[in-house]
Amino acid sequence: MARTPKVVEDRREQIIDAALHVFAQKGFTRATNKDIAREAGITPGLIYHYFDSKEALFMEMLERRSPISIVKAMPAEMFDLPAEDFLRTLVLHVLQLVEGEDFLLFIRTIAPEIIVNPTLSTLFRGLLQQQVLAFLHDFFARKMANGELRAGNPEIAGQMLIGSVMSFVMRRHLLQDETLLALSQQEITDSIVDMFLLGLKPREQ
Amino acid sequence: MARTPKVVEDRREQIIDAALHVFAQKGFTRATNKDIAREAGITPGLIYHYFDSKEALFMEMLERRSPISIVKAMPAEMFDLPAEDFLRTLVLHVLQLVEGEDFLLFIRTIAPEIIVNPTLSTLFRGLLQQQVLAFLHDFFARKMANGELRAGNPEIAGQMLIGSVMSFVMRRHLLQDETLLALSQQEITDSIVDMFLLGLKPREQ
Amino acid sequence: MARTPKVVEDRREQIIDAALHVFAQKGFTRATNKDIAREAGITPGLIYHYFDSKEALFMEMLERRSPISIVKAMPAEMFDLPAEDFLRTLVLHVLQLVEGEDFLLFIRTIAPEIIVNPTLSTLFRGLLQQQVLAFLHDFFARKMANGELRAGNPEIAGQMLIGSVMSFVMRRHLLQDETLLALSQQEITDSIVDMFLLGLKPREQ
Amino acid sequence: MARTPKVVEDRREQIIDAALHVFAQKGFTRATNKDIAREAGITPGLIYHYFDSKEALFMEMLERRSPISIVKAMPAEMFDLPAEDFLRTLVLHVLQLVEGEDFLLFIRTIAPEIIVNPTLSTLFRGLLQQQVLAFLHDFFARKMANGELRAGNPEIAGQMLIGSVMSFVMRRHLLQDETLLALSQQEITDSIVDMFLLGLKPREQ
DNA sequence: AATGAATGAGTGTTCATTCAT
DNA sequence: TATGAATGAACACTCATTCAT
Repeated sequence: MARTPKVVEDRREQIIDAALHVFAQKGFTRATNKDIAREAGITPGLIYHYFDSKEALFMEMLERRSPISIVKAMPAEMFDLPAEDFLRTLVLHVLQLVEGEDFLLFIRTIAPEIIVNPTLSTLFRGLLQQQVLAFLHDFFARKMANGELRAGNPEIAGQMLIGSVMSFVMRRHLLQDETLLALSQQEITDSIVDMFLLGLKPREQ
Repeated sequence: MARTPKVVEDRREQIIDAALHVFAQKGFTRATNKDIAREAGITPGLIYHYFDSKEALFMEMLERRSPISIVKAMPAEMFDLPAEDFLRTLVLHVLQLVEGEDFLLFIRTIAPEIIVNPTLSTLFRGLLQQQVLAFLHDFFARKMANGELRAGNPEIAGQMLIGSVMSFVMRRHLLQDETLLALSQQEITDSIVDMFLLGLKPREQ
Repeated sequence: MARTPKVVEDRREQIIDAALHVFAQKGFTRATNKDIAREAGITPGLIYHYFDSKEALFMEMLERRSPISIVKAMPAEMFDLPAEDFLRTLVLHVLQLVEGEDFLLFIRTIAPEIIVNPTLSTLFRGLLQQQVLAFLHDFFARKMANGELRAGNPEIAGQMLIGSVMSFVMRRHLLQDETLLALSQQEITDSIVDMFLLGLKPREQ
Repeated sequence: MARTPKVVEDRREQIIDAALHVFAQKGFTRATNKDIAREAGITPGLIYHYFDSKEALFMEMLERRSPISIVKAMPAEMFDLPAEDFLRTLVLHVLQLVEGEDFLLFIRTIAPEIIVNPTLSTLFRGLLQQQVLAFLHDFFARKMANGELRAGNPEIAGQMLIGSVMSFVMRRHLLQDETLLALSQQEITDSIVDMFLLGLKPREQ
């Protein structure tokens, strides 16, 4: 019944939001508490009323804004779709999610840190393996087993699919490559899926 | 009488080398001039005898250590190889180059900065487009034209090839993913090329 | 209708008590209002409902917890006791008082501040002179006059007596010296009084 | 032959000196690096060129300015002096040393911290026991054994002697008690030694 | 060419104090 | 009375940069 007071949650959320934006723009080290406070419309001291340190704020932001449920949200029935439909739906879905503003901010924030921070790197690797790749592995393994897809290494298939999608996203949004930004998500999806399917689909004579 | 420029170049090189290592490990902001000086076996003040600032050192390091010639080194005759041979050779070659110590250091150094630094991002985008993708585009376009490869968008094909290769490299070396590190470069090459070829090759019968 | 002053006094007292404990443990500067509030089971803001500032709280604590009446409590009849009985009673009495928990807390609180705070130092000096030393001076002067004690400087005698007692207390409780803590108050009393009465030189019959 | 460069030692010494004065006046917590830098005529940042932290500076200051050799400097022959001569010489000597400017500064610096800092308290207790009291204990034990002094507890005798001397010093210099400041060191010495040797009880023939 | 002492601007952080509720 | 969110002025500390030597 009693909940954490609304206002407190709002302020925390507000600071976390500000942090997300500033970190995404400047990176963790270059972002100052002053920056974050300005973005949140408060004074730097107040950050410490809600968080133990700049790092604690960063970590809490990761937890609260982490889109762990990328693939989880996929309904189980999808597994039974024909491989082509499934992939097309999945890739488009992922593209939409990943290219959403929130997710891009998150990527910009976490990516530079992952490279430098072993803790984060371990954490992220686990997430990738257990949440994303495991799901794709299941799918590919199943479809390869029932003959819908050409037999092969389902692990590597998943890795390449994700890699291809992410390489588009990175070039589009980290490098701001206008050549690629000109493409619609549907076009990208089709290109990727075509490439993958024609390679994975068993040969008809 | 005048000091040989050789010595000067050596000292510069030595500092740049040290910077490369320290930046790769700590990132630009967290790396201090003291760190770099220690790594180079000199004192921090001396850095300013050779470079205008920490940032200037960083930029100069990028120029001097930039492996712009990734694909340039490819002999022109390769274009005439059968598509499969060409791709296999290319991917393996790129993997060997990219996973070399120097190149990995370079990636670790530049990657986090690209995300945050628009100048760098522009620079890198240009490099990617003009040096790497243009080359692949040429190849795919030619092979598609002469029927060796299924007709399609040569631009996107190149992008996906590079994306797939780089996604392997990143997971292996930025995330230190041991599952992937267990694979040999040859295995990775084969997986990638198989996937691409079977999808791109025109169907016989 | 009007709140009973009783409650107010209780709250004040409660805060002062908390302050005494926290100041004794951390010293004035290191002790934070948050510490004091936590110890008192209230919030920091409330302190300012009862006291003007942290310093005002400190000063009021001194006044309210000051054991000015150390020696005052001594019944006047004691003056007529034989010197030896008087001293033995006095020293033991003082030891018991001074080594009581409250007094020790007070010492720990005030001692470091006296050294640094001229106002406090003046205040404390006056207290010592007028309350404690004056009393001892009276006693020694009287006993020296009537021949019970060897003629000498009664002022200095008082000073040395107090100094000796306090040096025991300090080593026992500020330095936590276990060698001295092993002694009972009675043993300490006897040692001090014997020394003062007899001196170290052997008494020839 | 080669020594630590003169100038470095000077700067360190100069900072330590400044710290000694500022700490003595304000106490460790209230003294700011800015204060110390101003006193030393440098900028606060420079402190960190020579010391790891404010606390490290404090500790190093203690080591460098610690008058551990209070009693050690006493020549061994003194042991053979008659007890009275020895005591008179010793007390006067100690008074002179302890009431020297350097020593007083040191006391003002360390005293408030000892009360609050367990590490310091332990350290100081050891110093007191092993350097000062052990020496006095030896002396009193020897003289009691050979009958020059009345048999008694040599440990407590030493403690009381030091306590008496220090109580004078504290009242004179921490409380700035002008009544006592009017006395010369010789007068204080005589009072103390007389009291210890003769006691207060009249000596009957 | 090379040192490293020195600076000053800026960083994260703390905390007494205020005040709307 | 009582809370605790909020502030602002400090604080210890870091570090790129300068410069006399």
